[in-house]
Amino acid sequence: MTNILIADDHTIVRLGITIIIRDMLPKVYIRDVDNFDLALKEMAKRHYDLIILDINIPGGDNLQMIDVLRLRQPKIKILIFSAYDEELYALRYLQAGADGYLVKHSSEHEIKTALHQILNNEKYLSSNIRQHLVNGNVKTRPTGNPLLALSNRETEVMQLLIKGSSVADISKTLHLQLSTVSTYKTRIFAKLEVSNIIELADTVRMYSNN
Amino acid sequence: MTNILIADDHTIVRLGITIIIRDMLPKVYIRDVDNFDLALKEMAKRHYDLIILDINIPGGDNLQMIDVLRLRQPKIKILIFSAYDEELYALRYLQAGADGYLVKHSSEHEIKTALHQILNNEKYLSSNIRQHLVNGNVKTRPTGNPLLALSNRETEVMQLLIKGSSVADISKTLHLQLSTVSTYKTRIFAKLEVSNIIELADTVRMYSNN
DNA sequence: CCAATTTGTAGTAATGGTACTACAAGTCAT
DNA sequence: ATGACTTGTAGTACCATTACTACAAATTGG
Repeated sequence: MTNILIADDHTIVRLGITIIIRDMLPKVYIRDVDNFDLALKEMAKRHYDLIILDINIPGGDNLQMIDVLRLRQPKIKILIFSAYDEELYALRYLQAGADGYLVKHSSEHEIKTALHQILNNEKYLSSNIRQHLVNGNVKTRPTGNPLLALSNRETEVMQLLIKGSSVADISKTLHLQLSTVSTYKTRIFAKLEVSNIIELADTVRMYSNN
Repeated sequence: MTNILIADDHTIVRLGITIIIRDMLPKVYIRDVDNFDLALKEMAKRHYDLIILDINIPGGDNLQMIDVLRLRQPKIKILIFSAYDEELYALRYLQAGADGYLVKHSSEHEIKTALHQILNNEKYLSSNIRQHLVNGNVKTRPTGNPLLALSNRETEVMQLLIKGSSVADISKTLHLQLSTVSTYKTRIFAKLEVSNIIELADTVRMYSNN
């Protein structure tokens, strides 16, 4: 018997996923919850084969969730289901140990493919992401936290940036030329693959324990 | 015969809504689209009684959508279906002419109530919003949520800003001059007493449950 | 209902930020 | 120990954003 847990705060989404699963696999046991704590409680009660997890789930937020889940049930399959751009986040979640990353506008067919593959012990990658990997657009980086790729000076600048400092502020604080700070900023954006301060802040939040 | 159009970019959400409607009203005609232009094209082909509209739909620029829709089909009922905090946005949409505002985490029962009321020519207000109206909370600006001090257009710009859009991006999205967007940005910063995007994002996060 | 304020819109000059380039010193793997 | 990146630093020309100004229409307070 297959047990599936759906964790998403939108009722409609839980309903939609439930329908899709029932349509593919009429006999599975499905439970759905609308926040991360309930997901953990549910996992304490019963073994699950798969959890479908919205990365925006209240009480969860960010990559840490994956470790938390695996700590409870090491063999659970984790399918991330997100409204966020996969190019930005998919690899991070996969590297953190997720089994697949699906965007919410995926077609029904795509969703079924993902579920199918994951339940058959394969990883799921959208063709888009596979393409990226093939093109080497994403250097198969030595796993883990991209924040670690920042040099010391870059890290200092990054910290000021996510506190809202301007390039000019930073240049005064660190006694550097504007152009120097600007270079760091460019390098930080490149290393973390972000293109604006909001994404930078999100990414840093995602990789730092709070 | 009742015709219903669902405009939402998440396949799952369209599917979920479809299921709910079919369950209530087995005989209605339902069409679903994933962006605003397609919604308009669809409306050119056929008369619709109701459109269920995600405010984040690609190609739509927020409040204006309502007028655009009404221009095509003056009698269409408009139900806004949004992931955003209703306290912040519901009234703006209702005042702009929507017939109801539903948040995406509403229960299936609540969704059915909304659909039912609207199809029966009533407006739909969540009990939460009704409460607000009764308490006259709407006008009393000074205390309370500073986000409510933003005008409609300012709110649209604010939302794009906290998603990481640049002034230039926003000017394209909303079809405004750069200088206009810039003026809005300045006014938003002043009203919320922030001085950079990070503070803006923090403030907005702090005052919305979303 | 009239005056004051807010809102929606935009131009223009000035300021701030980025892209691209550069280079010496440091580190690393072979 | 040598060639290949990385790091720390900066100049400059160009692109993006802001400050300030403006004004008509809508809204609001009294």
